[in-house]
Amino acid sequence: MRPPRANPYRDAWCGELDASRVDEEVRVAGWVHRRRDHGGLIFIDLRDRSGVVQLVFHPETAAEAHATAQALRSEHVVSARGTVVRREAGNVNPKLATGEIELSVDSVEVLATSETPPFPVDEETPVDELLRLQHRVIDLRREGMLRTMELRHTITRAMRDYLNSRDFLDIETPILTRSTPEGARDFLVPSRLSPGAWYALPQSPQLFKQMLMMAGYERYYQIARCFRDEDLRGFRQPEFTQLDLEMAFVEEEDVIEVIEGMMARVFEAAGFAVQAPPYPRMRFAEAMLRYGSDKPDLRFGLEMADLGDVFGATEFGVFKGALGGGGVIRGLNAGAREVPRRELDELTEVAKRFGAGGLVWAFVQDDGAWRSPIAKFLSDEERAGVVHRLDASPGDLLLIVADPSESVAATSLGEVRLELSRRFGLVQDGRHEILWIVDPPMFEPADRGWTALHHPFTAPTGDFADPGAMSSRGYDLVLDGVEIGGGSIRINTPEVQQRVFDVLGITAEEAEARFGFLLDALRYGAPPHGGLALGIDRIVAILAERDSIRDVIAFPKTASGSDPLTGAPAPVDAQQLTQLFVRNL
RNA sequence: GGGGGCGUAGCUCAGUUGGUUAGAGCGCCGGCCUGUCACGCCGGAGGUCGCGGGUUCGAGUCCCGUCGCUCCCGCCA
Repeated sequence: MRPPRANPYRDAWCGELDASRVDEEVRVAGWVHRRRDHGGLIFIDLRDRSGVVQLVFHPETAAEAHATAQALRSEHVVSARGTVVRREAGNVNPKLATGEIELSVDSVEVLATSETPPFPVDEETPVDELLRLQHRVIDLRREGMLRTMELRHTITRAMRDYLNSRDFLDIETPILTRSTPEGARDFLVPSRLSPGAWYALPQSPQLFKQMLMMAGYERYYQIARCFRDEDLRGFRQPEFTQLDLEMAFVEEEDVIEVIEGMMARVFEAAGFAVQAPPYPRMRFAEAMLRYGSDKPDLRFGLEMADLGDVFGATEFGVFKGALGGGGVIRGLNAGAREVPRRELDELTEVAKRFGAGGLVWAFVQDDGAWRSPIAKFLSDEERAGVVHRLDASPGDLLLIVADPSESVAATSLGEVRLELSRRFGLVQDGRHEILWIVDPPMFEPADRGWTALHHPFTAPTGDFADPGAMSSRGYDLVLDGVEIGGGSIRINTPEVQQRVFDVLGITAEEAEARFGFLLDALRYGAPPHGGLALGIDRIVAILAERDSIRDVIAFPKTASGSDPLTGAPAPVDAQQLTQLFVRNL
């Protein structure tokens, strides 16, 4: 960092003073981090964005400054002038980056005082998150938050630098736009000039970036705020940030190549060790079969296998019922682990939480017999078949889920797999795994008819006569079991677009009413195009090793969608509502 | 919409089977202290036990309701 020139408050940064500056007279400015008053000598740790330096106040040589220092308290803001002094050998503080030197202060000016902060500006003290958000200004002073915000900037800068160098244009799209009720609930904004009509905040710039491609802008990106009025989670906020990009005259390989090149830069800039491109790709169906997830965590094994054929003729009612209902039986080998009954029950609860009727457990014993509640219902051949399929040895714990729904069986056992990794610490420190999930289904069954797995503008492949068997030209990027981005090649003809709407049960009239502007653009020469959106908050959270994206957003919202800092959302004046033609309940 | 956890001093927490005046550490205030760096020593102040109601001779503790925070399911094309 470069100190400001001819600045009235400082000409050096606290954290950058070192032995090369000894004997120089400098001015520093910042916040009182800590005060150690020895009656005679007073030490002040002064903090600015760059770090901390120790100020020393000598009563004999700088009586006035020393007197001022006596009144300094935590978080007072001061500007101090003094001489950089090398510390004697015994006084060096190896824990401090500037610990070789200190500033012997000649004069100090108090720029602002501070009330006693509600919590200390340090990393040691655990602080309730609500209190942190209420006093976010103080929370943001803490080094961990500062470093995280710096990391966030490092990441977005690397993204921008890379895309700028590859001829992308950064173009802004509207925040006040039209509700196109399809996916998530919209945030709505009433219009004063059009009484009774509403804007919606964008869930993503999807349609606008497609229209930019149709307009011939070829390569677009934007670090875009997106809004979805759904319930929150640790990795979900009502407003969040995506790197949104789109390219014309491309197919899957072109988009993937750009993203891989960019992510390699991001990981390098962040000092994050993940494999170099090209990233592995896994078909959606394979991910569901082997890992029970469309965002598999490959940092550990415990792969699943299908056991349906093993139990093709089973007499065990639960398995028979699942297979008879068109469902599946999936199992995994948890390895040789002593898992007490109580924990097996807890694993069963995990499976049930995700829809499974239960979880079958079995310990393989030395004689090949099973210790399992269902052992007596299975034939020798069935047990041998499972042992063979799961490559099991005596002592191994086998876990099996059967369900009439393939996705329930897969995902519930997949969640058990993740729970096992948490309980047994199966992820090695510092290990990271990134991959693409490709060839996803285009449609999935809904209450009535079909819904689009990704979104209805994704280009489909396959036969419209059998929507359930169609794939889409989509690709998701998965890092350590978290979906960090997704995209697709888009539909670029009105005919195909309408056929997708047909499957979704959207008539031409409805489509015209909702998406007429997009369909219109499609009729005037839309190039083949595709793109992707990356979740910036999630990427930063993973790279910063934070459990919640609240920790990587400067001013986030709580789980109930409120902002304890500003009090938003808050009531407004009756007059404001009147102007907007909105009535309060 | 549903389920779990939490709420006690400025902060982080303890508080037994319902029983005297609700405690600790840190912080804060005062005093002492010239090489500390999470300075040290001595002393002090500081409480609507989230809020409301109930049971009881008596409630931080039990019950009901409510508010807030949090995690999970649903939801999130």
